[in-house]
Amino acid sequence: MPTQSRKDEPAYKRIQSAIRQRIEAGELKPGDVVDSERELARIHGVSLMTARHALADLAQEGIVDRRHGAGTFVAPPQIHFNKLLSYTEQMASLGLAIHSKILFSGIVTREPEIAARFGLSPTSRLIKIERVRSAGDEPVALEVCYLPADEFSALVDVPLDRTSLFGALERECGVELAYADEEIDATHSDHRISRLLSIPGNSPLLRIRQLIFSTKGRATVYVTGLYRSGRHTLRIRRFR
Amino acid sequence: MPTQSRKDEPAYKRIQSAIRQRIEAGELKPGDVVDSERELARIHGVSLMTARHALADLAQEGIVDRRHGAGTFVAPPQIHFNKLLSYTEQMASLGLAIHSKILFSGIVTREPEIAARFGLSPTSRLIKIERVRSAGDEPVALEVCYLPADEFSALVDVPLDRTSLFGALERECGVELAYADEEIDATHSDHRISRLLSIPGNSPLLRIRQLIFSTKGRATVYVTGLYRSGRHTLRIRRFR
DNA sequence: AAGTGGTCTAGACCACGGC
DNA sequence: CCGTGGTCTAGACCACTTC
Repeated sequence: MPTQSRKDEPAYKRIQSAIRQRIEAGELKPGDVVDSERELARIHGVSLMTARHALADLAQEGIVDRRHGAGTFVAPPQIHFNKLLSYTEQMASLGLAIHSKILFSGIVTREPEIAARFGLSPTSRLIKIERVRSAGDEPVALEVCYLPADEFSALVDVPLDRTSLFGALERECGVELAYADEEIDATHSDHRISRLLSIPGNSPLLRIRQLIFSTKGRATVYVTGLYRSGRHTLRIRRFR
Repeated sequence: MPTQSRKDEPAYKRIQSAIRQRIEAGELKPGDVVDSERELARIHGVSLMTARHALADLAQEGIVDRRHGAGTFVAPPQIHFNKLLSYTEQMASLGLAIHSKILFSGIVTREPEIAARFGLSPTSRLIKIERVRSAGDEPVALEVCYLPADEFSALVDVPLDRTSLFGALERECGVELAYADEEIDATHSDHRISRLLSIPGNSPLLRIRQLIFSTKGRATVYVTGLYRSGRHTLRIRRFR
């Protein structure tokens, strides 16, 4: 008897897919009982250890909860904290109509401090995009983002007032974003920013500087954002 | 032959402990090879599956890296992001001498909005502690924290200018803190705060409001902090 | 080729939960 | 009580890395 099926996908993964599908299809809802190890072993014609592997793995991922002596149950949907979202995604999740006005879009070569964040030489060519972000009718933020020009030349021609930068990066350049390190502090507006955001001079602003890394661990985008106070509060979760 | 040793600790956990100890003792350093499944099975007198369980579990925790065909290696030390730290811990990690001045410490009963955050009735008794936090000689923050008075009456007598609140909670009350949900925005100082923090009027401030939960999922402490800009930048990591 | 982790079998006994 | 997950055995073959 073959120890493994001819398919190159391992048995335990096939079992996991089957369970995942039933959950995604709505056939199994949070709290519902999932087939036990023994049932899965019988149904899929595998040994107990294999069925167990499938379930233990899913439990580790948080897809199911296992309770000794009771059974395996569909876990409540996962809530992601500290999730990296584009401005577009954030506003969409709040159900707000958004709009961006591009103030500048082009190549700059004399931003040594920014270049250093990418680990590039001081006079490297960088794409710079400066945008006023609005939600509803109100301007809420001024965002400036930089990318290494040599890697992402494809982006210069993309109309960023219509499409999301995150989306364009993943679509046009095949870059998948993984995480961002952010520095957050408070500052105040100067004349230019007050005018752009339609706020009084010397208003408090939330400043967020983020360096976004790709799945390959490469620094890919640097963004500084100035957000109107009162219109924007950051929510995060910290763990002990 | 007994399928399990007489000890109530499972074999795979004993193997894990042995490996952990060797790492903590410095006998194994990051990058070093860990005993293979077969070696562990032989050494500890268990089957391959059990040795495997021990290693797979450690890999899941990020203690070791496993590379197919190559071996199991000690992983580089884990870096915690978005870690919940007390003010005391934060400053200690920066190597700064700290000091706190207590402005108020006592019981309040008319803070319905705070009480609501704990899921308590509007006139519940709350411990309130208001402190100016300094690093070096400079005041950097005004912090106000609240706790349900009935649960934490033991804390009223603790000298919080000398000991950390986190520490006192865990020591005196047996409460273990798990995570905090934070809201961060920008605001500006009024006369009182400017005086307390020795800053000009109308200076930008970073405001952090955190609701801290215990390991049992119970809202335990509510803290609002106002931080001088320039002296305090928040660092977090977000994930896609 | 030798050694490693990855998958898998066909059973076993134990500890726990709910009826 | 029965069914559940938790631990464990003593092997097996495969896929991969290193030499």
